[in-house]
Amino acid sequence: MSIRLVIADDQALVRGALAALLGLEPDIEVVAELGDGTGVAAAVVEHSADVAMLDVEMPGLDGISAAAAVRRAAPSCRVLMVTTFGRPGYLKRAMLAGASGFVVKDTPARQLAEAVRRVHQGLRVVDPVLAAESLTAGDSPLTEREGEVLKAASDGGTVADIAKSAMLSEGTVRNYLSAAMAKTGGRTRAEAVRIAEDNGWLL
Amino acid sequence: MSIRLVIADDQALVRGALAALLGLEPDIEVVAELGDGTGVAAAVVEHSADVAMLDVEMPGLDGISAAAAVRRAAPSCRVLMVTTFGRPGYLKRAMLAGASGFVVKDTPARQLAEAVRRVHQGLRVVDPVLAAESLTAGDSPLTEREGEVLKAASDGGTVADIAKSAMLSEGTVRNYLSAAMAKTGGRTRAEAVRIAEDNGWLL
DNA sequence: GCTTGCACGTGACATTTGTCATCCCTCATT
DNA sequence: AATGAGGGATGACAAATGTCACGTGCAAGC
Repeated sequence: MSIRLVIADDQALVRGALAALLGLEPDIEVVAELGDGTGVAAAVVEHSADVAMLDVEMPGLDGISAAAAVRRAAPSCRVLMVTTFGRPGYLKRAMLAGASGFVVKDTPARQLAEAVRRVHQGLRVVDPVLAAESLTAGDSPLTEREGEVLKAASDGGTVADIAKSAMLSEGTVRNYLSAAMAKTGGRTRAEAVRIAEDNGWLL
Repeated sequence: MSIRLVIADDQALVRGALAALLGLEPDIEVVAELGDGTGVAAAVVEHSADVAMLDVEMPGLDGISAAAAVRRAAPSCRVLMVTTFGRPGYLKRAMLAGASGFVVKDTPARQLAEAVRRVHQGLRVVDPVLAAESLTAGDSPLTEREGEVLKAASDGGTVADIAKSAMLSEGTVRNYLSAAMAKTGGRTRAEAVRIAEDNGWLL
């Protein structure tokens, strides 16, 4: 019996390519394709899927939250995360959210299919390059609030905006931003945002 | 005789998908695949390609510069730009750089193949959605220097950094940033950067 | 029980930004 | 010849930002 696979990726071309390539495998059947994370858990339940292949960066519900939702809604369904490169910070968080595997998008199709089979068998699959990066780059040095504030700062709003959206005093916001800048090594708020984004510390 | 096609896109999976899908067409032959813009012109010449399919956003040489390079090196080779959505600002610049067509990545494979054929025949192909967006969003309101300065600001450096990299006085940099913020409608430098990036005014 | 780390806050302070007015120079248009 | 737009610059000023010191309370760990 073939592996029932759900694919979610916001880029239609990538999604289509994944579906086409993996659909060619005799033991894999693509039962649903989604463009964002919101409907993934429902789709998994509806089609009683065995494996969900999720992009990390998606509009609406992000891949990691979607992974958690899938695990809650259908504990028997394994989750395989795919991402575009780098961003080692996502790895650990994805694993904590219940993902069984984590691979980068530009691995050859054969290996992607193999990864799907592995997670379906209950094994864990982690791209070795990504794992190494994850070890050297390590976890996010930011505390939860620091991360929240930095994320709120990432679209370019003022301290007042951030304070309102995070329900904090402006002074506190400035303190957190200052701490985030110190920990990331950025000399400005924008630089700190960029560094944190590049390392997958923001999501 | 089949159309000789060169494909350049930094995402391996997309590149592979494009090559696979278009390679299936009987009248199209994919003669080279590149991961960045630097070698495109050389590859076009080497394989005497008829059409080059270029992503706009690539590391190294960007798609628009690569398009110009191709036109210079092989005037008989048509250029078809592909992009990920939105960013209407790129359209006009791509056309000025000598591109014959501009389509978004998530158009169906059939239409992509058709677009390749059309540009090969010397016709122009422009995604209608993109064209409409381009008309409403219009050109970049930024002057050349304003764009340069904003681009230099886009990685989060201080005014002093920007001034050094652009060989301008700090006051002038602040003036340009101020003008850019006024024209984009951003309330901070970072917001202006974001808006300009979203509209494809920076590249 | 004591220390440590984090969340949250205040207030003061030096710097950095963003804004504006006002120059100069050049080049294209009229 | 005059006008206007853009590139470049200066200086002054208000507002925002970044830094620090110093508080409080709470929870976890030794």
